[in-house]
Amino acid sequence: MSKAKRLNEMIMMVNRKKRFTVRELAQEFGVSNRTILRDLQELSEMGVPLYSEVGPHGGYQVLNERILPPIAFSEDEAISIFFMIHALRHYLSLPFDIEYESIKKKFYLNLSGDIRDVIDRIKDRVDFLYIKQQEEIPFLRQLLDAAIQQEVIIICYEANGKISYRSIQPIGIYANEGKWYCPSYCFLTKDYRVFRCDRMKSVESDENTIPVDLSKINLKNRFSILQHNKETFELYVELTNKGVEKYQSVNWSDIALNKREDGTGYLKGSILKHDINFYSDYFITYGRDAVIKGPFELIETIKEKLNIILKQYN
Amino acid sequence: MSKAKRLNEMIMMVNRKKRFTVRELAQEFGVSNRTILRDLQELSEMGVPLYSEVGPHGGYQVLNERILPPIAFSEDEAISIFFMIHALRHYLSLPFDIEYESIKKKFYLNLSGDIRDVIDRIKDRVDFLYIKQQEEIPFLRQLLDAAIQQEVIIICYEANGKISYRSIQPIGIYANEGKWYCPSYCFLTKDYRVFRCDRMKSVESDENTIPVDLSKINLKNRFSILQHNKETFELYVELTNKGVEKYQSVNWSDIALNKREDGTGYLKGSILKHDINFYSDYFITYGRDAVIKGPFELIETIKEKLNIILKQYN
DNA sequence: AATAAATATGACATAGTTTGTCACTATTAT
DNA sequence: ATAATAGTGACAAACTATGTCATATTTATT
Repeated sequence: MSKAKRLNEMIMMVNRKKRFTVRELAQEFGVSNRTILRDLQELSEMGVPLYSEVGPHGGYQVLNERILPPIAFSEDEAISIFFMIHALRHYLSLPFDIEYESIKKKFYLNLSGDIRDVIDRIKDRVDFLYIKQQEEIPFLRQLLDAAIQQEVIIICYEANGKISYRSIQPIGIYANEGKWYCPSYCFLTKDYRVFRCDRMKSVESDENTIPVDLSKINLKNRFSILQHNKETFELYVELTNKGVEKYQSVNWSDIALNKREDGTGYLKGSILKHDINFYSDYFITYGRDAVIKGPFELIETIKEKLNIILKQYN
Repeated sequence: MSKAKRLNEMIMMVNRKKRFTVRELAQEFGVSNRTILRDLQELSEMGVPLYSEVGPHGGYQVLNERILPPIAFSEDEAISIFFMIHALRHYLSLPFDIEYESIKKKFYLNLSGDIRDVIDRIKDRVDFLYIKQQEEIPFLRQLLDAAIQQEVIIICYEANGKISYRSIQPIGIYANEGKWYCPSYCFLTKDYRVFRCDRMKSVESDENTIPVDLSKINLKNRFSILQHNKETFELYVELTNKGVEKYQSVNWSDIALNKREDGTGYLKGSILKHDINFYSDYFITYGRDAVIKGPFELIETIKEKLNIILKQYN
């Protein structure tokens, strides 16, 4: 095997192993210790963050960093990745421990000069607006880990001014409109609930509660599996052209849009009783572009809300 | 210079030059033609997409692909980039010519096996929800290019059921809530306007109109530069705790939020007369969590809209 | 204090690779 | 036809990589 290939494979191998001795590598590659030592020095010079300890139980270690092998991206692909990283800068918190600026810089600096010029020219001409996240959420990683490992945690949760402690078992986490949510099994209410991560004041691991079996449930399938035997209403909404256009941008899975020839349309589907409040707020934003035909309860809630607002101005 | 280093530099150089002859490279690197030929063959085998043409004016060319040099990312950084690419899959259209799946796959396949395992475990447990884009927009790249090059274009634009042709000079493009917008100087109305890209039916270059000087204006500074001498109103809105929380997620630059000790607050700022419609819709979504104190016109618009909706149900 | 397990470095002969040169072929625009 | 370009093969010379051996250094364990 040529030196170049060996070095390449060595990068992968040390990335994978994280901890190894010179002798191990020498045996695996079938070369002498001396050669491995020389190779490791070259890798160091190439920027692989190696560090070594002498003595028994010593050996080499790779620090946290990983070297990606060279990847062939097209010009547009490289630029897109740069802007994707840039676009997500508004997420103050992510369940990963990263610094946007450092990622962006690394990527930018590794592109060749002329592509950097292209990026510089585009930078002030394209933007992705997002709703800003208001505060940092320190527990995201803990919640994600609990979801992956199927562990139970105790959270201190603040809702409607009341603080409660409850044991929950997270299914996953998701971000929507600048907020992070954590759908979970709640041992207090013995039911599935969605918690807002920014309302959690503390997260501790709960050793005493035995996890329930959620291994088949994840973010994608949780609706179909969990929404049995809950009280639902039949929804029926008439939409104008504008209303149709507006609904298309959300297009929820249990509310079907039916379009007519002339561009108008109507919605049919089932909604949970529990969510009446949400849907009333939502359809108010349609103004005259949505007319609720049913359920009766939804219409009443909307009328009530509108009257309350109107009263503010009389 | 060692062969390995030369090959590395050669990757950069051919990425940058795109087009070159054997002789050029031989001179630049100070080696013989024969060596360069052998090197280029190796680059080919390494995956650099080279192709050559013989004869006068022939030479080598690199196809669209670019080889990134190996980059050191930390484990969390590599995972984050993967999920960033994943998160933006909802953008049906981008001003770049890319295939998400192919980018994602390339990136994924170049990570080492154990990190792929981490991604696989996380994949069903984290999600980013976005408003879906309804349709593909074929003109984004053209609009972006016009903004960069300061060129005038003729668009066929559909608004309120009417179709108009107008010459515009784009300042840039931005995405918001699943839609793309193009703020531009409009030669028809002789004013700055924001166009929705999905309402453009065609985009042609306009050779006859002389561009105006927008070189100092870009997406970030356009508000402060362009909003002189327009008719504005003074806005004053009282907010409940919930209202404060809600406003924080948008926090527009010309409407200031003032918080009180008890968590409530109020908004002060100026709004364009032209935007009354937008703000009335917006503050209706606050329900009882926002009470408009002024301007009078905004209050009247809101009352009117609410009454129209209420009338639908009586 | 001794030992063993590890890294670290230098010198040198040998094995292996890379390079330049030269002679030649093939293709294509002018 | 001619000139400019890529492409191939053979071989000696120049250079690089490797293994071996000797030796130093550090450190956990006994």
